[in-house]
Amino acid sequence: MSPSADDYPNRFDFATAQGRLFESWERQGYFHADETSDKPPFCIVIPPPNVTGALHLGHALNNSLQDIMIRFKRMQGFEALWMPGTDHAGIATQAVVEKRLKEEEGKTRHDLGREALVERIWQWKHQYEERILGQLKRMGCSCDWERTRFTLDERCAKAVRVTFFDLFDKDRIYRGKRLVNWDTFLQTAVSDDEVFQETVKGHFWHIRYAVIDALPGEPSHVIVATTRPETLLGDTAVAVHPQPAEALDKALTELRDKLAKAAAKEKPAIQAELEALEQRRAEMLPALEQLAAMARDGRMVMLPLLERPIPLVADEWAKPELGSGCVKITPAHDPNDYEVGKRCALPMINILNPDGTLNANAGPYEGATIREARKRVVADLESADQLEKVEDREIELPHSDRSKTPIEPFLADQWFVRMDQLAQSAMDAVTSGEVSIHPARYAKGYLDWLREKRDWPVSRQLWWGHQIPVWSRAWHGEETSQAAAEYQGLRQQLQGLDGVSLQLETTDEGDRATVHVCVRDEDSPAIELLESQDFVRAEDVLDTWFSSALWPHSTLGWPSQTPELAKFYPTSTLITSRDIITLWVARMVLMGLNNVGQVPFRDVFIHPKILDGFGETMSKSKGNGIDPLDVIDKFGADALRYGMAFLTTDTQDVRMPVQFECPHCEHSFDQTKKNRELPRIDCPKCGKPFGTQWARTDEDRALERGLVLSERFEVARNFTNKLWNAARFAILNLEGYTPGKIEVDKLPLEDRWILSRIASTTRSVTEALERFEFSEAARALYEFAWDDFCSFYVEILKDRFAQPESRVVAQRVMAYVLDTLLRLLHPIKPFLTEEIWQRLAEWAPRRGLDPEAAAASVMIAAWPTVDESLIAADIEAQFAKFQAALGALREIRSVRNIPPKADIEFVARCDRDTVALLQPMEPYFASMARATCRGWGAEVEVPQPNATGVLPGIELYVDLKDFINVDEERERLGKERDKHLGFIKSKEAKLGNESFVSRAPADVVQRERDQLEQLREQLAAIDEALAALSK
RNA sequence: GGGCGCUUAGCUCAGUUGGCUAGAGCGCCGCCCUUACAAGGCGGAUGUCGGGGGUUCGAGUCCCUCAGCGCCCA
Repeated sequence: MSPSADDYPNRFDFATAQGRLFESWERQGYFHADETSDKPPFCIVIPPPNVTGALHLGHALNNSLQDIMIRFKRMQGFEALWMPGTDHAGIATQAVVEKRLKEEEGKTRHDLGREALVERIWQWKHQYEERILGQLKRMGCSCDWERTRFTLDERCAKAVRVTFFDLFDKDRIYRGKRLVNWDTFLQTAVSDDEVFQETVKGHFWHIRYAVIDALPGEPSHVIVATTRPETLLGDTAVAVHPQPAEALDKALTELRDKLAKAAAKEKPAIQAELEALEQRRAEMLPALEQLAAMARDGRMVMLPLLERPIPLVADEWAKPELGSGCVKITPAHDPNDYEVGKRCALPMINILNPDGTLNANAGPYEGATIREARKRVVADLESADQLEKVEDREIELPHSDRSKTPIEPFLADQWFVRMDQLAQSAMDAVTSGEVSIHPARYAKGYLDWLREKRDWPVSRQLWWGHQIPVWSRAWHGEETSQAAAEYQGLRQQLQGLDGVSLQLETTDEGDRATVHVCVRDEDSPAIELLESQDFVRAEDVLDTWFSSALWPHSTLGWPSQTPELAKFYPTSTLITSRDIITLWVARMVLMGLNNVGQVPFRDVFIHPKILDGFGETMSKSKGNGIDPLDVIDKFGADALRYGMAFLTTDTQDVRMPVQFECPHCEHSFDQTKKNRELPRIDCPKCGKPFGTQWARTDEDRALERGLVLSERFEVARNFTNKLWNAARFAILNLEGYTPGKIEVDKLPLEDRWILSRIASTTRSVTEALERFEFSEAARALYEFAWDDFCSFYVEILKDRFAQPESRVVAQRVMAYVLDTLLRLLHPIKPFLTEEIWQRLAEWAPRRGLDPEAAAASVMIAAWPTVDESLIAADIEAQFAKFQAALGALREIRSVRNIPPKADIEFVARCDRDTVALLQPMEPYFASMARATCRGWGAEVEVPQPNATGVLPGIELYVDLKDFINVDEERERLGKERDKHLGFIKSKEAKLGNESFVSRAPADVVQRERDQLEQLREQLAAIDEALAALSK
């Protein structure tokens, strides 16, 4: 039997191969890592994707790189574990489910209740988890699917509870007041990174506050300005600057400096600003000084509407260079005012209910929404004649990213993790080198962030997440003093119970005391005891990052001392994107150190971000996002992966212009900022309409969807196909293959060359992957496979296979090279390489320099090692001469318009060594350039007329008697002459420079001299050829 | 305001410790359906390496400065 082209289509059918091969890997158990293995461990934990939605191209990049690394290490002989899973993503997931509930059923979460809502979210989770894991599998990800985890599953929940308890017990968790970003729609605090700023049109209200018992010469009132007049209900002071003169002078000095440094076009504006400020100083300073004195004197002003006396305080937050110089202070509803409130020991009056309506502290405004309250406050101020004026103004207003509603700063009880020691441990891990971050520049941001050691607010007012395991009871007012006794009593009762820890929290004002009891185990008898004594469990859940921070050890079974944990912790490498270095990476390090006593991983690789053609981040909401499944459908998973590896350089983010593809005619055209927002698009080529992700109407939805793609994957798809066809050629020529030892010394030049090239490619690919240089690895493989293997070696083999005496050895070398190439490519292109591997095994099951049986799958084959003895610079230099000569002949053919099917004859003038080198290549000059050599050596007879190709050490004369055109040849040689003259001139200038010759290293100078001599010889040959033409 | 990147061919990007005439893919031009591959082959054109200054025998590469773009932090 012989290999048949019928079984071998000339395009790689990735669509059918992918599913089949993935299933076979799964069936063989190749994905599973054995914790009892003797092999050294290599472990990656997946950055768990949010179950909020499907994976996008950023995930495709992230996971391609992880799979490349894990397959590489698996082949290198490590027990390789890639731990998969997903993240419950607390607020994000709850928000999408709540939004849908509202849209589809018009209900809020309170209509459903906690249990029912959580049940709904679980359903959502199941649906998206399946989708996400399916996407990963279609990409070819070789995760250990049996171990798939979820941050909210039982094992992770246990880890979370044990961790929380441990930190609570060590007094590293406490409850305290904090001004949070309150989302009044979702009724939860959101973190700073879930807030975006948006400029909206608003007003600036100037309000008069009467001075109480103003002395003669003192103002009767002060004026404060605000964009949020309703907050005055929570005002507890008015602030003025303690030293207005100094502050103004400082501002003036800064402006003068700025003016001196400013560019000419900016000067007038600064000058005007400066003059205004100088005038202000002259006119207002005495009044400001007086106010500062009044504040020092403890004077009071009257809060309008509520008629509450509040103090005038001196604080630097009041800016004498702005407005009236006075500012109202609402500590419970403004971050800056909160700081002032702490500095000046002011009461903090919360006027808001969690739902955004005003509470009892707002007096007559209780129950009103913020909007209504603002209207009424303004109207009441107006009728009381306490409104000085109103200005229009643009305001930077924080909005919740989740609900898109304005954020209200809100003073609330929150649980915090004390960061001082934990942060320090995470800093030490990186500065000591125990954890290395690549590229190294990202370590700076990590360290800067940790250095601030800001306590971590971990509670979220949500229902979806790990509920905080703390039961509390508070004593208020006169009962407050009982709390200490109750605390002691409870401590007695709980004594002897394991996993119970108590804290007593008292307020500064002494008007409230709370006993908190943290219970570690879900089934602890303490819970019943506590609840019988009116202790109530905290409703809040933990920040999602709290559970993700445990991911590297919780997934391995911690707190149980499992064999997995022993084998694979610390894990090896974490691959993630830069936006979560602080939120996630830093927290994993400190939690790993706290819980296990060891860092969670040794290396962190930060990969680039993918932007669209306009430099904007891709997102579904902009319409410029690419679905990895579209790419897989169109180009194949291998192309997706190769494309991702190819663009992963460590210097910068990557732009990827986005195209639409018409589903009717496959015409593709650029996505623009305009057309990416359309629900339907008419194809500019065939004119037929197609739908987009925005299709909403029934009519639009009925249209076929257009794919959203990037042509940047075409390179990768073409490369895949090129390899497929090279392998196709190789395998179709394996008839009669017999395994046998390859004696390298006896091989012809081309075999020695390809062996040298594959050996050095093995070295570069291995080194590149070890250093996370994915692009470099992809590039080295591309260049070897396409430029060396396909363009030269395969072409040469065509002749070798045709000759019975050279066929056997050629087959063996080819089988070896293809085998090695498949292994090197496998991590990046798993499907293609496996498909070819299986086919190669049918005809060449034993192969290699010293043949042995090939592995059953390339996935478990050994990673090639570098055979240094095969790397031969002299062989490569010799082969390069052949390539140059071949190139010169091809160029002459092309430039002189010699018909492609016409044979040509030439002579080569060169020394004896070069003859020995090139003469054996005669068949390849014939097969690759249709050129026959009629003479070799120093004494050849040059045909006339001819076309001359001049190379270092070789002159080629192509017989042109059948293709005569003297003028064309003269013109061509004239250009060559000019080029050589240019080079010679620059070399002469360089070597004529005395300081170059004396100061540059000797080998550099010698190289220049050699090249100059070479160029002069070539010029002489060109001149000779020109002279012959003139005869 | 502080920090980190980036600016190289029409487009997207490489370019090690400074050292041959600055590269690749796509696109473009010419020829070719040559039995692995037209998703291909052969050949070709294309650059003030963002501007300016400096260090050096020598700068895309190192330093300073200006301009523009992006991200992060406040």
